[in-house]
Amino acid sequence: MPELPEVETVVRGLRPAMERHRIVSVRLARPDLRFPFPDNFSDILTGARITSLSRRAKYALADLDNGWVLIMHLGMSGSFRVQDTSAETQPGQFHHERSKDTLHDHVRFDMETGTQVIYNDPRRFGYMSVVERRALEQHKLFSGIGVEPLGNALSADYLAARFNGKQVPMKAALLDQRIIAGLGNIYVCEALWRARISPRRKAASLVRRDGRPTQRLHALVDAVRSVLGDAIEAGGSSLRDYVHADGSLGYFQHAFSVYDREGEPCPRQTCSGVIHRIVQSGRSTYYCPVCQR
DNA sequence: CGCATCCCCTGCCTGC
DNA sequence: TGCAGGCAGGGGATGC
Repeated sequence: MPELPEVETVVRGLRPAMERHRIVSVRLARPDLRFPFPDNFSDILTGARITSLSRRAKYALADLDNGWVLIMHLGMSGSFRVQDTSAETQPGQFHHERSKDTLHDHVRFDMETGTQVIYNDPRRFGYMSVVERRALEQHKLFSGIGVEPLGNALSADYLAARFNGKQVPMKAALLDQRIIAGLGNIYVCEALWRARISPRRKAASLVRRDGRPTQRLHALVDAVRSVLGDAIEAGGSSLRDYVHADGSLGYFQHAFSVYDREGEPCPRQTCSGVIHRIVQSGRSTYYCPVCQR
């Protein structure tokens, strides 16, 4: 599920349970997710206080008071839920009484408050690690990563420099985390629709011969920002009931304009097109061939 | 180097 | 109702 807006919403949802609180123990149901947990994982986390939770690209980061950072990536199917131990839940519940919902609980953080933060991930494409704060930017996961799409570093000039000469389709260029970090399949489709740009167009075609951005590239930057901003807003507005009755985090309803709407009419008022689905780099792209050129 | 393809894993939906 | 096949919002590894 999670792209940047979902991770941002997860981080906000986890703050009350984790920020400023100490982790008293960590339980791992298995030695790995996508990658093995590092050997020192539990040692670093046990007894540490989380000073702040933040997001970088699609990573959730927990700064610890011992100088380390907990890195969490939710992959395709990762989610968190928060639950109190006081009520019906038994302390040992993590390792037995596995229902359909708890089958893929892989990590449990026990907070000093008595709250449990549980990571569930059926497909196990997510992963966690720990790194010293001062080494974070040099860490393999972050050293080659692109700009934050909602930060000042994303501009038409920046994209013109990165797209210049690129023969890949727009879809692939926007999914490339080395250029912009945090966009995923859904929001790339949505941003291209808003900017009226075909996902099949070559990235370089939005750069002028003198290397300056075209008007359409300016429009694309605006579209990326607005699509993500709207999605975060939708997540935020659902945040008040964001921790559901079962404590689950991470999902909120958001209407998409083209994603998963193959065969439906293009929602643009003045457009008579129909949404098409094509496959690009092995993944579904949805777009309107009439208004996206 | 850039780019395409395959792969990791489980669950869910479709069609036969 | 069972079962095969396709698909899923992540990205890493490999080979050209």
